[in-house]
Amino acid sequence: MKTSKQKKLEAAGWQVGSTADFLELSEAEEMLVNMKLSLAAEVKTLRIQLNLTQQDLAKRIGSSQSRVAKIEVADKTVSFDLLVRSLAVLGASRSHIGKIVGTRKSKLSSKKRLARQK
Amino acid sequence: MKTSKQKKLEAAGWQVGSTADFLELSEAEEMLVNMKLSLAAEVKTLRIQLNLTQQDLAKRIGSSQSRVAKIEVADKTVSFDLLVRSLAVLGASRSHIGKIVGTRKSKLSSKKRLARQK
DNA sequence: TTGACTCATGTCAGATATGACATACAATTC
DNA sequence: GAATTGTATGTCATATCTGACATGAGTCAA
Repeated sequence: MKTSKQKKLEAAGWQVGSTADFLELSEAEEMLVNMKLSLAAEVKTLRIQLNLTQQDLAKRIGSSQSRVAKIEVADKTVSFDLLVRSLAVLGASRSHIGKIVGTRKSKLSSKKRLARQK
Repeated sequence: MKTSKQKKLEAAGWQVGSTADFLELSEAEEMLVNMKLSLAAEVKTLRIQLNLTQQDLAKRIGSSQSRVAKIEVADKTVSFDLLVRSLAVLGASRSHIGKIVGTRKSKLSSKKRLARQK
C-alpha cells in the first residue's frame, strides 16, 4: 500500500525511493554514528567508574583489549550490537542504555564546557 | 586496575571472569534479544502507521522485502544496526528509539490485555 | 634506563550479517 | 478458482564484523 500522496508523486514521474531516499539514508546514517559515539563514550565512562582496564572488560565480554579500545572510540568496525552488549555487561540497565541512545550528546565536551564558564 | 573486592576474590582462588562472567553474558544476551524484539515490533508498527508495505520499506533502506520480513520478526540474522537504521528511516527520532530501547515490553500483547479487561 | 602497565591502531583468518532470489502461504478481488 | 497483493522463510555469494595478535606510544615506579 502507498499513500495517495506517494501515488500522485509517482504518477507525476517522480522516482520516489531514489534521490529523496538517499538523503533519508544519509540522515539516518548520521544519527546512527552519533548514537554509536554516545554509546562508546558511556562504555568508557562505566568501565572507568568500575575501575576496570580494557583488558578486564575484554575478558568480561569474551573479547580482546584491542577490540575494547576500538569499542571506546566507536571504530567503524564496531557494531551497535557490540556496544550495547558491552554496556549490558558493565551493568547498564535497559533504561540506562535507552537514555544514552535517546540523548544527543552536547557538542562541547565537559572539559571545554568548564573552561567556557570562566 | 581491579577493585579490592576482586583482588580478594581472586586471592581466595575464585576465577573471576569465567563462571560468573558466563552468567553475566547470558543476562546481557537475554536483554539484547528483548531489545531487538521491541525494536522489531516498533518497525512494524511505524511501517503500518505510514501505510507502507515491506517492499516499500525495503526500497527506503536499500534492502529487500524478505529482509524486512526478517527484521520485523527479529530474525537472528538481523543486527541491532539494521533495526535502528530501519527505525531511523521510518522517521523515528533518537529519543523515540531511546524510549523503545529503554522500555521493557509487557509480556501480554495489547490484544490479550483488552481481552483481560472484560 | 629498564621494566611493567595501559591504551591505540593495523592486520587477518574465520564468523556473522547482508541483499537478493526463489518460493510458499494467506487474504482479496475478479 | 485464478490472479493479485502482502508477508514469511530458506538459501547463497559476498560484505562486514569479530577475536586475536603484533606493535607503537605514553605513564610511572624501581
